[in-house]
Amino acid sequence: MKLATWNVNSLAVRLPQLLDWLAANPVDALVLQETKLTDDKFPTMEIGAAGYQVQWFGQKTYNGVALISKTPASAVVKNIPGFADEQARVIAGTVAGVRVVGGYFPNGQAPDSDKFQYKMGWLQALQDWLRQELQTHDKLVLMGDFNIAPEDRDVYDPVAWAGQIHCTPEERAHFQALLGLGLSDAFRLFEQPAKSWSWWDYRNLAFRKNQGLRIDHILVSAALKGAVKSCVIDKLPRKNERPSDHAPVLVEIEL
DNA sequence: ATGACTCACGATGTGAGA
Repeated sequence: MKLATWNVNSLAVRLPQLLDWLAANPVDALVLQETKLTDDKFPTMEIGAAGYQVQWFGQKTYNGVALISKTPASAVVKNIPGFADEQARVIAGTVAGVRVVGGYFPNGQAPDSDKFQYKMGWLQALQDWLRQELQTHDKLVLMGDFNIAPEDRDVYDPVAWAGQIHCTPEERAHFQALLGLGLSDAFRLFEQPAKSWSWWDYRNLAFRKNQGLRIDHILVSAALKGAVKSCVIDKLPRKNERPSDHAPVLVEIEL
Protein backbone atom coordinates (compact mmCIF):
# COMPACT_ATOMS: atom_id res chain seq x y z
CA MET A 1 0.00 0.00 0.00
CA LYS A 2 1.32 3.40 -0.99
CA LEU A 3 0.20 6.57 0.75
CA ALA A 4 1.20 10.18 0.24
CA THR A 5 0.64 13.72 1.40
CA TRP A 6 1.00 16.94 -0.56
CA ASN A 7 0.34 20.58 0.24
CA VAL A 8 -0.64 21.81 -3.22
CA ASN A 9 -1.03 25.51 -2.33
CA SER A 10 -4.24 26.01 -4.35
CA LEU A 11 -5.77 23.05 -6.13
CA ALA A 12 -7.26 25.42 -8.71
CA VAL A 13 -3.72 26.24 -9.82
CA ARG A 14 -2.19 22.80 -9.27
CA LEU A 15 -4.90 20.42 -10.58
CA PRO A 16 -2.98 19.60 -13.79
CA GLN A 17 0.12 18.87 -11.73
CA LEU A 18 -1.89 16.72 -9.34
CA LEU A 19 -3.31 14.64 -12.20
CA ASP A 20 0.15 14.26 -13.75
CA TRP A 21 1.58 13.26 -10.40
CA LEU A 22 -1.14 10.68 -9.75
CA ALA A 23 -0.56 9.17 -13.19
CA ALA A 24 3.13 8.81 -12.41
CA ASN A 25 2.55 7.79 -8.79
CA PRO A 26 -0.57 5.60 -8.60
CA VAL A 27 -0.80 5.67 -4.80
CA ASP A 28 -3.61 4.00 -2.90
CA ALA A 29 -4.36 7.16 -0.98
CA LEU A 30 -3.24 10.77 -1.04
CA VAL A 31 -4.13 13.61 1.30
CA LEU A 32 -4.01 17.19 0.07
CA GLN A 33 -3.67 20.42 1.99
CA GLU A 34 -4.36 24.03 1.08
CA THR A 35 -6.85 23.25 -1.65
CA LYS A 36 -8.23 26.77 -1.08
CA LEU A 37 -11.54 25.82 -2.66
CA THR A 38 -15.08 25.95 -1.41
CA ASP A 39 -16.74 22.55 -1.67
CA ASP A 40 -18.86 23.54 -4.67
CA LYS A 41 -15.72 24.24 -6.66
CA PHE A 42 -13.89 21.00 -5.87
CA PRO A 43 -12.80 19.19 -9.06
CA THR A 44 -14.51 15.87 -8.32
CA MET A 45 -15.07 15.04 -12.00
CA GLU A 46 -11.42 15.38 -12.98
CA ILE A 47 -10.19 13.31 -10.06
CA GLY A 48 -12.90 10.73 -10.65
CA ALA A 49 -11.93 10.52 -14.30
CA ALA A 50 -8.41 9.70 -13.16
CA GLY A 51 -9.84 6.63 -11.44
CA TYR A 52 -9.91 7.90 -7.89
CA GLN A 53 -12.47 8.32 -5.16
CA VAL A 54 -12.33 11.57 -3.26
CA GLN A 55 -13.59 13.15 -0.06
CA TRP A 56 -13.14 16.88 0.35
CA PHE A 57 -13.58 19.60 2.91
CA GLY A 58 -12.81 23.17 2.03
CA GLN A 59 -13.52 26.82 2.57
CA LYS A 60 -12.97 30.11 0.85
CA THR A 61 -9.44 31.50 0.30
CA TYR A 62 -7.51 29.49 2.90
CA ASN A 63 -6.98 25.95 4.15
CA GLY A 64 -9.00 23.09 2.67
CA VAL A 65 -8.13 19.39 2.67
CA ALA A 66 -8.99 16.29 0.65
CA LEU A 67 -8.60 12.52 0.81
CA ILE A 68 -8.10 10.83 -2.55
CA SER A 69 -8.17 7.05 -2.66
CA LYS A 70 -8.42 4.14 -5.09
CA THR A 71 -11.05 2.42 -2.97
CA PRO A 72 -13.75 4.40 -1.18
CA ALA A 73 -12.97 5.86 2.23
CA SER A 74 -15.37 4.92 5.01
CA ALA A 75 -16.16 6.55 8.36
CA VAL A 76 -15.09 9.92 7.03
CA VAL A 77 -14.46 12.63 9.62
CA LYS A 78 -13.97 16.33 8.89
CA ASN A 79 -12.01 18.37 11.43
CA ILE A 80 -11.31 17.24 14.98
CA PRO A 81 -14.46 15.97 16.71
CA GLY A 82 -15.34 18.09 19.72
CA PHE A 83 -12.97 20.89 18.72
CA ALA A 84 -14.87 23.88 17.40
CA ASP A 85 -12.91 25.12 14.40
CA GLU A 86 -13.93 27.48 11.62
CA GLN A 87 -10.94 26.39 9.55
CA ALA A 88 -11.04 23.29 7.30
CA ARG A 89 -7.89 21.45 8.33
CA VAL A 90 -8.54 17.74 8.86
CA ILE A 91 -10.03 14.93 6.81
CA ALA A 92 -9.90 11.32 7.92
CA GLY A 93 -11.23 8.08 6.54
CA THR A 94 -10.62 4.36 6.57
CA VAL A 95 -9.06 3.10 3.34
CA ALA A 96 -8.41 -0.61 2.84
CA GLY A 97 -8.43 -1.18 6.59
CA VAL A 98 -6.05 1.66 7.41
CA ARG A 99 -7.22 4.75 9.26
CA VAL A 100 -5.86 7.65 7.22
CA VAL A 101 -5.78 11.06 8.91
CA GLY A 102 -4.81 14.02 6.77
CA GLY A 103 -4.05 17.34 8.43
CA TYR A 104 -3.14 20.88 7.52
CA PHE A 105 -1.70 21.97 10.83
CA PRO A 106 -1.96 25.67 11.66
CA ASN A 107 1.02 27.76 10.63
CA GLY A 108 1.18 29.77 13.83
CA GLN A 109 2.71 32.84 12.18
CA ALA A 110 4.83 33.95 15.16
CA PRO A 111 5.36 32.57 18.67
CA ASP A 112 3.87 35.69 20.31
CA SER A 113 0.76 35.78 18.14
CA ASP A 114 -2.87 34.74 18.65
CA LYS A 115 -2.35 32.33 15.78
CA PHE A 116 0.32 30.54 17.80
CA GLN A 117 -2.12 30.10 20.66
CA TYR A 118 -4.64 28.67 18.20
CA LYS A 119 -1.95 26.31 16.93
CA MET A 120 -1.23 25.10 20.47
CA GLY A 121 -4.92 24.45 21.18
CA TRP A 122 -5.33 22.70 17.84
CA LEU A 123 -2.32 20.46 18.46
CA GLN A 124 -3.62 19.49 21.90
CA ALA A 125 -7.06 18.69 20.48
CA LEU A 126 -5.49 16.61 17.72
CA GLN A 127 -3.44 14.66 20.23
CA ASP A 128 -6.47 13.99 22.46
CA TRP A 129 -8.56 12.85 19.50
CA LEU A 130 -5.84 10.62 18.05
CA ARG A 131 -5.36 8.92 21.41
CA GLN A 132 -8.97 7.82 21.09
CA GLU A 133 -8.71 6.92 17.40
CA LEU A 134 -5.78 4.65 18.14
CA GLN A 135 -7.89 2.69 20.60
CA THR A 136 -10.23 1.63 17.82
CA HIS A 137 -7.82 1.74 14.83
CA ASP A 138 -4.52 0.01 15.45
CA LYS A 139 -3.50 0.64 11.84
CA LEU A 140 -3.39 4.42 11.61
CA VAL A 141 -1.42 6.88 9.49
CA LEU A 142 -1.28 10.59 10.35
CA MET A 143 0.10 12.65 7.52
CA GLY A 144 0.06 16.16 6.21
CA ASP A 145 1.64 19.57 6.48
CA PHE A 146 2.52 19.67 10.17
CA ASN A 147 4.17 23.11 10.02
CA ILE A 148 6.67 21.76 12.55
CA ALA A 149 10.34 21.01 11.90
CA PRO A 150 10.85 18.29 14.52
CA GLU A 151 14.61 18.61 14.95
CA ASP A 152 17.45 20.91 13.96
CA ARG A 153 18.46 18.49 11.20
CA ASP A 154 15.09 19.30 9.60
CA VAL A 155 16.09 22.95 9.17
CA TYR A 156 18.58 24.34 6.65
CA ASP A 157 19.80 27.02 9.06
CA PRO A 158 18.90 25.90 12.58
CA VAL A 159 20.74 28.82 14.18
CA ALA A 160 18.76 31.42 12.26
CA TRP A 161 15.52 29.49 12.84
CA ALA A 162 16.06 28.79 16.54
CA GLY A 163 12.91 29.72 18.43
CA GLN A 164 11.20 30.86 15.23
CA ILE A 165 7.84 29.57 14.07
CA HIS A 166 7.97 25.83 13.15
CA CYS A 167 11.02 25.41 15.41
CA THR A 168 9.86 26.50 18.86
CA PRO A 169 10.24 24.12 21.80
CA GLU A 170 6.46 24.21 22.26
CA GLU A 171 5.78 23.01 18.71
CA ARG A 172 8.48 20.37 18.92
CA ALA A 173 7.08 19.15 22.24
CA HIS A 174 3.72 18.63 20.54
CA PHE A 175 5.40 16.65 17.79
CA GLN A 176 7.08 14.48 20.42
CA ALA A 177 3.72 14.05 22.15
CA LEU A 178 2.32 12.61 18.92
CA LEU A 179 5.23 10.16 18.87
CA GLY A 180 4.38 9.46 22.50
CA LEU A 181 1.02 8.09 21.37
CA GLY A 182 2.96 5.27 19.72
CA LEU A 183 3.39 6.90 16.32
CA SER A 184 6.67 6.80 14.38
CA ASP A 185 8.07 9.30 11.89
CA ALA A 186 8.21 7.06 8.80
CA PHE A 187 10.89 9.18 7.14
CA ARG A 188 13.29 8.60 10.04
CA LEU A 189 12.81 4.83 9.98
CA PHE A 190 15.35 4.87 7.14
CA GLU A 191 18.71 6.36 6.40
CA GLN A 192 18.07 9.58 4.55
CA PRO A 193 20.22 12.11 2.74
CA ALA A 194 21.31 15.05 4.86
CA LYS A 195 19.46 18.28 4.10
CA SER A 196 16.19 16.58 3.18
CA TRP A 197 13.39 19.13 3.05
CA SER A 198 9.72 19.06 2.09
CA TRP A 199 9.26 22.84 1.74
CA TRP A 200 11.34 25.59 0.17
CA ASP A 201 10.46 29.28 0.26
CA TYR A 202 9.40 30.73 -3.08
CA ARG A 203 11.79 33.61 -2.42
CA ASN A 204 15.55 33.85 -2.54
CA LEU A 205 16.09 30.99 -4.99
CA ALA A 206 15.59 28.76 -1.97
CA PHE A 207 14.91 25.59 -3.93
CA ARG A 208 17.93 26.06 -6.17
CA LYS A 209 20.07 26.61 -3.08
CA ASN A 210 18.30 23.76 -1.24
CA GLN A 211 17.34 25.98 1.66
CA GLY A 212 14.23 24.47 3.17
CA LEU A 213 12.48 22.79 6.05
CA ARG A 214 11.10 19.31 6.60
CA ILE A 215 7.62 20.13 7.84
CA ASP A 216 5.47 17.60 5.93
CA HIS A 217 5.36 14.28 7.69
CA ILE A 218 3.94 10.77 7.71
CA LEU A 219 3.50 9.17 11.12
CA VAL A 220 2.56 5.51 11.39
CA SER A 221 1.10 3.61 14.32
CA ALA A 222 3.01 0.83 16.09
CA ALA A 223 0.99 -1.85 14.28
CA LEU A 224 2.27 -0.51 10.94
CA LYS A 225 5.82 0.47 11.85
CA GLY A 226 7.40 -2.88 11.03
CA ALA A 227 5.62 -3.00 7.68
CA VAL A 228 6.95 0.31 6.35
CA LYS A 229 9.17 -0.41 3.34
CA SER A 230 10.18 3.09 2.32
CA CYS A 231 9.50 6.77 2.88
CA VAL A 232 10.70 9.44 0.48
CA ILE A 233 10.20 13.07 -0.44
CA ASP A 234 9.47 13.54 -4.15
CA LYS A 235 11.27 16.74 -5.17
CA LEU A 236 10.30 16.42 -8.84
CA PRO A 237 7.07 18.45 -8.67
CA ARG A 238 9.01 21.31 -7.05
CA LYS A 239 10.91 21.56 -10.35
CA ASN A 240 7.72 22.14 -12.36
CA GLU A 241 6.75 25.50 -13.71
CA ARG A 242 4.51 27.17 -11.12
CA PRO A 243 5.23 24.59 -8.44
CA SER A 244 3.73 24.31 -5.03
CA ASP A 245 6.24 25.38 -2.40
CA HIS A 246 5.81 21.92 -0.82
CA ALA A 247 6.89 18.55 -2.19
CA PRO A 248 4.86 15.34 -1.78
CA VAL A 249 5.97 12.77 0.80
CA LEU A 250 5.32 9.10 0.08
CA VAL A 251 5.31 5.97 2.21
CA GLU A 252 5.11 2.34 1.17
CA ILE A 253 3.61 -0.13 3.64
CA GLU A 254 3.51 -3.88 3.09
CA LEU A 255 0.09 -5.00 4.25
C1' DA B 1 16.21 44.43 5.19
C1' DT B 2 9.52 44.92 8.26
C1' DG B 3 12.66 42.60 1.46
C1' DA B 4 12.86 38.88 -2.06
C1' DC B 5 7.62 34.89 -4.22
C1' DT B 6 2.97 33.10 -4.86
C1' DC B 7 -1.79 32.81 -3.94
C1' DA B 8 -6.86 34.68 -3.26
C1' DC B 9 -9.62 38.49 -3.35
C1' DG B 10 -10.94 41.57 -6.36
C1' DA B 11 -7.64 45.57 -6.85
C1' DT B 12 -4.45 48.75 -9.27
C1' DG B 13 -3.37 47.01 -3.24
C1' DT B 14 -3.52 43.74 1.12
C1' DG B 15 -3.03 39.62 4.06
C1' DA B 16 -1.18 35.17 4.59
C1' DG B 17 1.82 31.64 4.02
C1' DA B 18 6.38 29.44 6.28
